[in-house]
Amino acid sequence: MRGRRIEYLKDLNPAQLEAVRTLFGPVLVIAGAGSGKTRTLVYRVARLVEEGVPPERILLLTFTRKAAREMLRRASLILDASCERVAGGTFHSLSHQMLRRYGHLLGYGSNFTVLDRGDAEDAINLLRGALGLAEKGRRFPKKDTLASIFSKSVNQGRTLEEILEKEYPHLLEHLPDIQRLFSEYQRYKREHQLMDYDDLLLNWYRVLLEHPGVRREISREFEFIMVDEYQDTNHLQAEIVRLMSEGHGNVMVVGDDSQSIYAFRGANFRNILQFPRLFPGAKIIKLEENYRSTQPILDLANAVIARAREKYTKCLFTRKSGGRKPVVYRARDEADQSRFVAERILELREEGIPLSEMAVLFRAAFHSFDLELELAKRDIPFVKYGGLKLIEAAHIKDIVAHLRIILNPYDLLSWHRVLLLLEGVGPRTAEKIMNHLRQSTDPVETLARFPSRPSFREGLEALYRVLRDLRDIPSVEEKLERLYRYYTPVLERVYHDDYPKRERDLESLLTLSHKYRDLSEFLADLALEPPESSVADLEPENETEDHLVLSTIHSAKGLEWHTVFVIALSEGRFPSAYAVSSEEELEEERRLFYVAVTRARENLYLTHPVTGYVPGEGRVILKPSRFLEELPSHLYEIYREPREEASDEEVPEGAFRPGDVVWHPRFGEGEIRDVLSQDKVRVYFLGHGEKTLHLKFARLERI
DNA sequence: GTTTACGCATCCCCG
DNA sequence: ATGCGTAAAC
Repeated sequence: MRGRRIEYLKDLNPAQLEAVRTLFGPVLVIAGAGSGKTRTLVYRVARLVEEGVPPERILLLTFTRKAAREMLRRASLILDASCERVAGGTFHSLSHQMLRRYGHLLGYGSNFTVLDRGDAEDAINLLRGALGLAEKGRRFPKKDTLASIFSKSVNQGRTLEEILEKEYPHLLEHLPDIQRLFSEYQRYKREHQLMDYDDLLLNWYRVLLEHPGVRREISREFEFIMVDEYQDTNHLQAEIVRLMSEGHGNVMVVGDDSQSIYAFRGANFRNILQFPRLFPGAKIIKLEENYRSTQPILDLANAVIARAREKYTKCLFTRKSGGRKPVVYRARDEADQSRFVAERILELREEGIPLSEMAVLFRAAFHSFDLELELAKRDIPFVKYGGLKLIEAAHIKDIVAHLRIILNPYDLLSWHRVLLLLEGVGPRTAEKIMNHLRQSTDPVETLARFPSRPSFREGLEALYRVLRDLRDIPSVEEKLERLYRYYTPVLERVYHDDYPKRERDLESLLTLSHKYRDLSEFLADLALEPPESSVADLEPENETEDHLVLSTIHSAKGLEWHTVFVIALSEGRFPSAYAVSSEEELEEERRLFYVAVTRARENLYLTHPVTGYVPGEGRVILKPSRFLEELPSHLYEIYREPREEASDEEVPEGAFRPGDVVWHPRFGEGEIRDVLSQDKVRVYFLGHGEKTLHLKFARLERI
């Protein structure tokens, strides 16, 4: 018996209701930003359970595991706790789980190691050197480029040649070597029981494809499949869904093509449009009513996406009336931008808006560096999402490498890392040692018998002792404590400049390990669900404190706040300088901007600094983002400082003000620094420095 | 022959 | 702040 009845009619609009009530067959839900997409999924989970479907027969695939947990928590609030038993996670975590169960069908043991992006790059780099492709003067692509090429090839199901032709034509001359390196990389991973993120998807797909029996089992295990954020899935993931649901076809996917922002990772928003072809007879439901933002914010959002080259389907509307127009602020520089944001935040807090209802969003993690200093200075607490992860820090990778060896003693990648930490051991010696290890039946024991030179004998013996001990310690936490006793002196020697800071990260890792009883689970989670690097994020006492959110736009997907600031809206920052070469990339930047502005419920601030530092070029003039320039001016208002407003009337119409960007026939682009008198201004020009100009003579134009 | 120290460029988004 | 290439030191 259920505690309460769900009032579907009261809680849902007709389109949402239809999605919730359609339980069988394939369904595509096109859900605009803020249209109650999550609500719809939550109610549908509850509905299925209410109808008597056992929760563990339902599979909810989301973009992050946190999102899945949150949805299931909400479902359990409207129905009952059994909803928590629904299977939920990301494609990668599901594939990982399934490969632990079925990987033997492809010749994998159950203790394979999951490589994160950094590990994959390290492996590629190692092989790149081994194949003699690293010699200088060859201009062979670097490991991160290679990793991207390989990953796209796997995720999009296209050959390396196709990827190179389309996206890296300048590397086509290296095609044979890249192909050789790729197959070498695949062989290496298989030989050492390693899987990177792409292998997780690819291998699970292969199991499904090659084993009809597994497909039948899976279709029985998961009778209903739901996929959130479908616009950010790729071809391989779509195929996985198709094969998993072959026995029943009960698949609901939810997405918004306008919010597709992961093409750089191989996602393809056309997946949404191809869904009806992949799943014949699919019902299509559109959610177009927005419950989140005020009309002025929606008007701006609609204007942003109206300029998209390929757009489908929907136009958002709201019944919310009133609301302030979005505000644009042109800052003199980053410091001015930070000051502006901090001041508005303090004002809003005075008005009673909690900090947790405000967020600052940006394109790239480093765009908020200056703001972070300003917030710290003013004692405004914040949490930052996106950017460097704990797991990406060198010292954390060191620890993880030791633990991986315990689990998979043939993980030579980890051995390499661990051996290089020994004093007196460099690449050559490490390689010699590894040659012994790879032929051994028990690499750890072999280590004890390696004929070491006196220079590193002691280190090698200490390493042997710690690895031997670690194997016998059952608890994850105690393993870490033993390992730290060994590693702390190493840390102090290798990172002598800043080891105290790094020691705090080790503490965080220890805290994280508390909830794990199984080492392999702990390591897999570290790779599949990397925790944020911020120490504050991990400390329980900070969880209750009211704090502001700083986030990359990618990490802000699916979230909303009362007030949103989008900063660094300058050309080269947003759109990113890396993304302006092709129209497709630019379109993705535009969708990213759309995602950013649709996070706001009541207030939206858009700021752009007119000068900034560019590495290698120093301080330069930054043009406002084309996404701002394209906006019809009636959709926003320009922010004016109150004191400037007072002096406004004395300044003649069209007069220059500090911060104006101008054009001079000889000096080019410049920025007004000071208005000295009615016809005399001081201007900073790129490459020419500061000049004082008489307006009677100089032909300055505002740009 | 190897390791290590140091200076230099580079730095977007992510499971 | 990390990752590289080169030069000095063991």
